[in-house]
Amino acid sequence: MPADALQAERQRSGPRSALITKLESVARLTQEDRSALAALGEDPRDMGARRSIIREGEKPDHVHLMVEGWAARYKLLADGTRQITAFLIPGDFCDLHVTILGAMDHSITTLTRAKVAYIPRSKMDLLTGLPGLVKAFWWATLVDEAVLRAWIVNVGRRDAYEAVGHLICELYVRMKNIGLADDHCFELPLTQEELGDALGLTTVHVNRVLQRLRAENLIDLRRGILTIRDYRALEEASGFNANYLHMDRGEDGAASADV
Amino acid sequence: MPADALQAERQRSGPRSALITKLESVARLTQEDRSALAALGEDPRDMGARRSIIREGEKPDHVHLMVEGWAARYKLLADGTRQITAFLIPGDFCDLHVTILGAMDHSITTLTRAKVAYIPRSKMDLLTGLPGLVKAFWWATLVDEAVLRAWIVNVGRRDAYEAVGHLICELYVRMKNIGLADDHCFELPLTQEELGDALGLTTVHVNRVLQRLRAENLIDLRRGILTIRDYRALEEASGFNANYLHMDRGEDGAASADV
DNA sequence: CTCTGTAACTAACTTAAGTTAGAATAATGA
DNA sequence: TCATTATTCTAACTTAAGTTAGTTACAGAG
Repeated sequence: MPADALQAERQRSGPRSALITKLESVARLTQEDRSALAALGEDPRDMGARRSIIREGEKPDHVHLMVEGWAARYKLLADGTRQITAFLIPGDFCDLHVTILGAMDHSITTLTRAKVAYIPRSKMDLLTGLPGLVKAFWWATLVDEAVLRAWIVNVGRRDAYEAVGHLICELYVRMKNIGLADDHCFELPLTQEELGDALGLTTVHVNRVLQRLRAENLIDLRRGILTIRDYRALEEASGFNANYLHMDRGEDGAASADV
Repeated sequence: MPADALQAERQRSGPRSALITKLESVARLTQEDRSALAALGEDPRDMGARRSIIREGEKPDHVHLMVEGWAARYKLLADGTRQITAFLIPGDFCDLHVTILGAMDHSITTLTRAKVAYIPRSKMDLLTGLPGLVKAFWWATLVDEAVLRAWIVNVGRRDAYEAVGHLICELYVRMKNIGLADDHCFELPLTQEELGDALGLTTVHVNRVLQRLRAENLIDLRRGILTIRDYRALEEASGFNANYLHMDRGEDGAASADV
């Protein structure tokens, strides 16, 4: 875990793409891997907040990569309610490998202004020649799956207070992992309605819970800036354990992400 | 969709493994693919009900394949409650590709007596030479992911009545797809407690809901045999749509699984 | 600097689902 | 076969979260 070295390298080469930072934390990439990844994020499309990236039923022939900003994966029910099943932040693929399935079974929308790379399938296919990347993409897919499982636990078995705390911990760790959080502070541009749609709660109840988290001095959330006042306590209160994010190299004795 | 031909072939070659049946429904497999798959399921281990297949924290070097019986993927919370995040039926891999991640972040247990194949990693690696299988395994992984998303919607945004109905529809379609359901009837060896752990409900409430589904003549459930009395109505009542199971070949105009 | 729309916040009341506790039925095993 | 244990089913009561209907506070547009 050569944190200093990483830091130094980052300063030398300028801000690294979130995707590279994310995959680098878990896989050893060659220079070739890195430049291939950098190429993926080139020429992202600028999008406004709340714009559709893909809709249920479509058959995209592009892969979408979040370069900047936030997006959400969601399903709409017949009665108009929405369930968000994932928050996408920089470095996340929206739909890696969708083309294997037929049509999209859910939709994706930006939440904030965002930069999204539209990568033609052909360009993705070229990467199959880089075994390091193939493995790294598998890793990303499996972590996405693990996050979905944790989400189910959150919604199914935790009360609202725990669930909100847990989600905040997860987002913090993920943001930190791509260099977008420091000192327990990061941009959280989600409305209370969006948080509710993610956790199966109403805005009213999300508000109650946030008030309580503030009153207990666990968090501070103002104008989209979230600060975790007492990370240990929040982790404890929400039963959070970062193991499912698998942010280590899977080697024995590997250092885990320090929070 | 040459249903008759399939039927005929099945009679000729005896009962096909659930895995082959499942993948065949969605990918075109060569004879070589098929015999490689058949080899995976050879020599399964006989297991009793409620036996651990893998536990959280372990680093398995085998891939587990369900050959017969039911299993569940679950997470245990600090207060002892359990959230089931998947039901595994014949033809399902328990942990395809786990070795890419480090340790397991959840546990898997049999629910009934079962036959589980323990496939050494080396044997799995040999399959990378068969592109048809690689793609079929990707398909299976992506469908697992889609099932997780549907599960979140179920727990987050549907009430108990809808959620139970939805789960029943899903299990029916999956069982039918591997040839273990006919005429809207299949073995459902889950206790009400297990159903509750899957949907984030108490046994008391699961019981109430099942009573209602029976009273409305939507289902019949006795001694682990479930019959869907009115599939259309159940689908309607629970907002079920099988699209997320992606049981077609992804080609235009492909027939979807008829229910 | 005011207008306007979105988001945050409150309060009072309702309800779906949880809790506790126990009876009635199956299974299972000695 | 009986005893034991697991599972299903009920009833009475409690509570976390939903609903409805607002008010307040911003932030951005003009």
